Amino acid sequence: MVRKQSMGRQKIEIKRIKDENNRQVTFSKRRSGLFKKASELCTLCGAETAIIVFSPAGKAFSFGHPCVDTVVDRFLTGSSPPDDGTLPLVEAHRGASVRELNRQYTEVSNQLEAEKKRGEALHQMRKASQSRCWWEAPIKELGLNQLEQLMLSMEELKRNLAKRGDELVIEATTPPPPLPFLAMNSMEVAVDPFLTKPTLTNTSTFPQVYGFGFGRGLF
Amino acid sequence: MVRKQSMGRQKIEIKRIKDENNRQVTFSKRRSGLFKKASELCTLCGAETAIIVFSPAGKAFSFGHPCVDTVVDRFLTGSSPPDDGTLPLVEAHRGASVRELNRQYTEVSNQLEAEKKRGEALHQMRKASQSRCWWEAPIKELGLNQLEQLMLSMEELKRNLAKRGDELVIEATTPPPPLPFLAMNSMEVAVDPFLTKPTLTNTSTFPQVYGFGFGRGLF
DNA sequence: TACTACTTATAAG
DNA sequence: TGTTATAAATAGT
Repeated sequence: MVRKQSMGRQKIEIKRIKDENNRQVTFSKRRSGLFKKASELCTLCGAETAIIVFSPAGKAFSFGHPCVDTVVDRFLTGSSPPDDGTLPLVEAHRGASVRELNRQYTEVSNQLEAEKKRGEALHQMRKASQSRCWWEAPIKELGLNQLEQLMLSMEELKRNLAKRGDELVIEATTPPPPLPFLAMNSMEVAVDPFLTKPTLTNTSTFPQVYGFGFGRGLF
Repeated sequence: MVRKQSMGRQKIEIKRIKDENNRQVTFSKRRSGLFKKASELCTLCGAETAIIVFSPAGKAFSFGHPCVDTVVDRFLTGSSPPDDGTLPLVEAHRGASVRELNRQYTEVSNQLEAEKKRGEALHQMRKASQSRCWWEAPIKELGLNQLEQLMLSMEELKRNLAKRGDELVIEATTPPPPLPFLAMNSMEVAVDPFLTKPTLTNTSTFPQVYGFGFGRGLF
């Protein structure tokens, strides 16, 4: 009588397998079995299934029908209570959906883009505005040419101011005509002495900050 | 000889079960079996597992150890390829991870906040700057008092300009001392009250995406 | 749901 | 990996 080739399948206790090698083998076999069962369940019953398994080593395995993403997303998205309460193993997902999160992200991302643009525009505006207000710049940084121009502009500005002063005095006694001061609007340009390029060779180390000819400040 | 009580288990083809009732019964039985197998796999091998199953009726069932969201999240977060390629049904998740998406959302959200604040600051700055640069306003809109102020400022500015002009002439002949013109810095009027960045107290109120607290799937 | 006879999964080698 | 004996799952009742 030949001795049995194998003890056959032995009953095992469902508890952590101590032997690492045995555990790894069992993991592989049972994972395959699990995925096969899942596959059969899907085929037989038309179910949709996703399985994610992390090996003790931390490696991820997954099964999905039609695919993991689809099922997981549907699960995360769904708001219906999937738990019938009969099985403690069955649990419902009631949290927020990935799709919704995605949507929110896109929305906020777009907003950020817009804000960045706005901020940049304002920033440029400010720079331009600052540059235009050459009088705000430290005078000591100005070169001789610029100073000369500036002086000329100042003189003109002062003349205009004086003129305006006179007009105001007149206004105080007589009602103002509809638009008598249109010519004064030239003052709105804030006469920039550097708009006209200096004829002299400006070889000074004057920073280019004031060199641009910003037409209108902004807007 | 007694007739067999039952035909016993019969082999079945793995294809969709036509009979709806039978399909439902099979679904329940096999789903239980699947979850049990998963449970054993976790216990025996120390694996982490999540299973999501949608019944043909669209009802969701899930198993998870330690819990579904933990495993799913870990899976979605991980960048490693989980697919070993042995099963066509096994698919790797290649989409964005929830955690990463979450993180990005928070980041972008914070940035948006910051940008909004920055934009607002710039906006305020601009308004302030505009009102501060009274010389940019049309002179005809100035009142008498303002004109007087303006005149005074102009005088001072002019004096400064002249001074600077003298200094430049001197500079042209003698090497400039280290910092002789500090007093001139008073002309750097452009004191920007908004240059100090607003401290962003952005404790993001981002909603906790995974709000469900099903403790542990089982065990 | 529970049973039973069978198929299937798998522990051990 | 493949084999075998047995445990476990399950189709049909």
